[in-house]
Amino acid sequence: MHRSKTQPGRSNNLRTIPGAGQMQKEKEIFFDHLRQSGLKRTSQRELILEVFLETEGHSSAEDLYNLIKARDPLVGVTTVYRTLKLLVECGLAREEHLGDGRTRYEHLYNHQHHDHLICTICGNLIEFYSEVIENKQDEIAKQYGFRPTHHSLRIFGLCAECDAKRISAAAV
Amino acid sequence: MHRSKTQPGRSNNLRTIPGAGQMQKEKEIFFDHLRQSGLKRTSQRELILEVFLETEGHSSAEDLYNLIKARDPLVGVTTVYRTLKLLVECGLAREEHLGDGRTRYEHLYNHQHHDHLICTICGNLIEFYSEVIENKQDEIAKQYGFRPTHHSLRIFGLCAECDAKRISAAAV
DNA sequence: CTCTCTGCAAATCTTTTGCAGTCCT
DNA sequence: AGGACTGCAAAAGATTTGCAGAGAG
Repeated sequence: MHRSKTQPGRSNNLRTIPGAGQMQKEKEIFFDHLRQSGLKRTSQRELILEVFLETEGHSSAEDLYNLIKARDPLVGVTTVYRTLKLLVECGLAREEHLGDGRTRYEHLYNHQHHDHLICTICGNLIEFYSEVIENKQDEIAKQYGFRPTHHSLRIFGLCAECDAKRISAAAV
Repeated sequence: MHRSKTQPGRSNNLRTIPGAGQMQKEKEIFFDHLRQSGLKRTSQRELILEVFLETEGHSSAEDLYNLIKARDPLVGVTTVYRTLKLLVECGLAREEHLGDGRTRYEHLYNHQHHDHLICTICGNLIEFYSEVIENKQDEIAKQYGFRPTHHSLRIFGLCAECDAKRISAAAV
């Protein structure tokens, strides 16, 4: 499986992290949300946000938990789940179900909305965005007097690599 | 064989059934699939297919299990789950996840493909179909050398009724 | 007869919840 | 100080699996 997964220790890759200023902005949003909700700012919550921001997105709670444990072994899964819900609440993350049982978390702040092509063999993900589809969706919702809040479009099938393998395997 | 309590004739429900000829066709497909897979034709499997065909679709395994139990209390959940998988395999049903935890089963044979508007308040479902979106999806898949097998487009939000209620509630 | 089925109970797997101690503010 | 937070263990909810007896072909 070639799921591009973020490694726990990749200090040499730090430059791929969305810039300290950016992360600062997202922390502000998070902490503002906490304050406005009468919730408290804790080191666990901050760490979980940091780790989430450092991933490519598409990470499951378990993936994130493992990354977090590597940084602070005392943080519990429960807190990860609870904090991810908070990130969704304040618009920093969105949940997506990609086919296996678990919920994936994607970046939402300053990241363009996108949909997914999902390879059912290797699990590989391709993101895409189509103005045409987005517009058509709004149009359809309007037709039904429906007020859309969000949507999820997933196209399942075989990615180019797996498709090629399947063909060459059949030729044997 | 546990037929004991189930009556052979279910006359009072017959009018809601999609036409005997149609159901016959679907049974043929199912039994052919069983034969070709070296599996056996059992009364439970037949009953589960019948009940599935009599629903509107969008039923969960649990919903179907309850309907089935009403016709034959001896059938177990396990068999329902296993049989639904078979129906998916042979192309009579498709699985869809509509937001709550459970898997829903929709008719696939002789039913036009469609996508869903899902009300996050009342759970109401609206089916729609858009040629434009379907075509655009194929086009996008092709761009990425991706061979699509199926897709799922769900638009979440408030249906007209729930939206109206929310507005009037806010006005108080 | 043999190999598949079935239903039960137990097991999985992911996510949630009850609780008692701990930490922000 | 006081309510919010945390981590653990247990619970929950949906689906799957091991197994021994029953059934289809």
